[in-house]
Amino acid sequence: MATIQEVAKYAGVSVATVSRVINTPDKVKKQTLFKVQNAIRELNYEPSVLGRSLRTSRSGLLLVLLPSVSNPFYAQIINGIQDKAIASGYNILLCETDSDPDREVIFFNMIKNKLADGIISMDPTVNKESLIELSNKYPIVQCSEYAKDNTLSYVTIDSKRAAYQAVKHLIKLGHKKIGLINFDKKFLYASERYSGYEKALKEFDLKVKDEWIYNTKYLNFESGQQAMRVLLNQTDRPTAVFAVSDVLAVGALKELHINQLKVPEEMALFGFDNIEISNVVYPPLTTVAQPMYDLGAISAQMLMSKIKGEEVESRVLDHQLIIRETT
Amino acid sequence: MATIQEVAKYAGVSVATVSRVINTPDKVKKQTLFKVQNAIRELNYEPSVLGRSLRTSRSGLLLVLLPSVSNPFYAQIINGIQDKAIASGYNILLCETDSDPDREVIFFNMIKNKLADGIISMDPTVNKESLIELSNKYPIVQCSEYAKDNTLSYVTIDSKRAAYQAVKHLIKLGHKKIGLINFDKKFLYASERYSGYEKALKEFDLKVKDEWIYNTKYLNFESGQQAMRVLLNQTDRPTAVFAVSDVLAVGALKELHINQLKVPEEMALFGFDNIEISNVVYPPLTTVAQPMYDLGAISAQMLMSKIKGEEVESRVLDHQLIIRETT
DNA sequence: TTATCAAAAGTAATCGATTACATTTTTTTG
DNA sequence: CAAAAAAATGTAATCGATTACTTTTGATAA
Repeated sequence: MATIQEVAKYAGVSVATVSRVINTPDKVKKQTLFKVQNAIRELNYEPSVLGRSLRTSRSGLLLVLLPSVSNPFYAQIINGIQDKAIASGYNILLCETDSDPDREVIFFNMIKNKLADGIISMDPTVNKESLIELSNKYPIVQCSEYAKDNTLSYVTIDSKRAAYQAVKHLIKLGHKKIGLINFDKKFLYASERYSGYEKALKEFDLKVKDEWIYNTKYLNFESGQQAMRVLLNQTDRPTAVFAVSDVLAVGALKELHINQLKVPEEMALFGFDNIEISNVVYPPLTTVAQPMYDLGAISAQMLMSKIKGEEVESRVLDHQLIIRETT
Repeated sequence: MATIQEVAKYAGVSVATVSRVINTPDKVKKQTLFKVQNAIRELNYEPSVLGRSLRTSRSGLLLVLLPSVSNPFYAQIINGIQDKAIASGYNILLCETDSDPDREVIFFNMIKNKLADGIISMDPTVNKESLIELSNKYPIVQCSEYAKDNTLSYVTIDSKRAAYQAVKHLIKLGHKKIGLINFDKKFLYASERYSGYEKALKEFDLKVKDEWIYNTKYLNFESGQQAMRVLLNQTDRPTAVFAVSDVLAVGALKELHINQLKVPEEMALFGFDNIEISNVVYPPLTTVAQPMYDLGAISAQMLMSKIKGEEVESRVLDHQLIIRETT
């Protein structure tokens, strides 16, 4: 790669002039402009992001932290982020953290080092204090997962209410024995969806039986399947199950197929997220639709506002129950 | 963030000494070492990646270019890459390109600018010449998708042979009318799998009917479903379909459910990739297993060897037919 | 005590850009 | 046409690190 000095030499001007041609072309005489642009073309020059951002503290890069790329839930959020970011001249870099705080630190350092201009985090909040501290100095927006604090910005949905509505829907259908397939409670959504589940049951005087609740360790089909297997093995088994994620629900559905149970007649199933696959499995899964694209798009816009130094307000977006054929 | 100068001042030494404490601690006197380390701790100092890589041309970052994060196929490859990269002190950044050459250029520039040390590309090769040129200057490894050239490195499978075997399997089961759901031919795997399909049919004197071949525009469930819809609408419809990707196959399977066709009795279906979901749908999908984790892991190791300046040799890994219940 | 030499620390150039300020060139104006 | 003002360009400091080279310190030996 040619450097700015080489271009300057080739064009017979100073580096400052070359820099001006790139950043403020109207400040240089047409004749010079042409000469320099020609040199740039000839030498195939591209400004070094490294040199530039060392000086300007601007990289044009946004970091997106996510626990795992394998969950299709994130794919659509990323689309939303990407569209808005690109439209504003930013590029995004996806950082898979496996929800490991050590790995997260590496990416946090990228923003401290000005390698990135802002962060959208979908990671669970392990250490609220350090997140607040970081957020005071650098533009950070939480998406989907969040820690509530008036200095922290987030875009999310009301998980508790959504879960409450889902379980209430099952109750209205006549179910009295409702199981729960949940995920690691370090994720806020997991504990909130639990609360919603609990609230609905209590409201209708149904008991919350520990045996009907299974917390998975991983978020994949396999875990959902295993959870359903455990639930089915009870002597007094539930007649309906609410899974806090479609991925788990789809796994659970597979176990129902294996056991040749009719869905929803012998076992009803309610998922969460409305990922693409929920409508492809058979029978199509009843679920809670999160506005994933908007979650991403709004996070991105919020982040870019923050980068500009504007004040932003956290948002709780609407969800929607999608009643299909598993209930 | 504190800078190296601040640490130097605080510790009462020169910046060079601070740098030595970080990079070659055995070259500084114990007493000084302690003093500086203390200053580093007190000021919470972390070296700036920006300043450092401007000087050393080393960032510790690997770029992974992929067309789209929503295809679960990539998720497992990424796991393989990530494990090996982390083990060697590298971090990876995922770059979604939407197979758009303009977007790709942005990420290629990151390596030219020394923001990254190497690239693993899973993008289709749009411009072979410029890829070769880039690859001569910078460490680049192609994974899964590739352009064949002795200066370019790749890790992949033999798509043509795999497709050939899959279709042959269908033929052995007695199928004479075999359809193909393919993807955009700009992807090498799409055209190779087509060749394999063609070869198998010709070998058994079966005709290749254009009406039985559908090329989808996108790689998602919806497209697979639509493809199957078109195939089913023929007066003389195929009795078996080979889809070049599980994502398409799963979409196709949904259409079969809608039309209440028995699988595999009334329509057999063969997928490709063995992504997690292929074993979760009902009935479980017969497919070709790619060694995705290994594809990623080997690509990463190959890339890191290249970065060290070592010679590497391209690899073609083994695939495997996974016969489940849709054939 | 002093010469010799290794170890430790410092000085300053460098990577590739941007930009405040200084200087030169061009245009405007009385 | 000279002076003033505006426009164009150049000079050099700067961002935050590394490192070749130089200088200082201190240990060892004669």
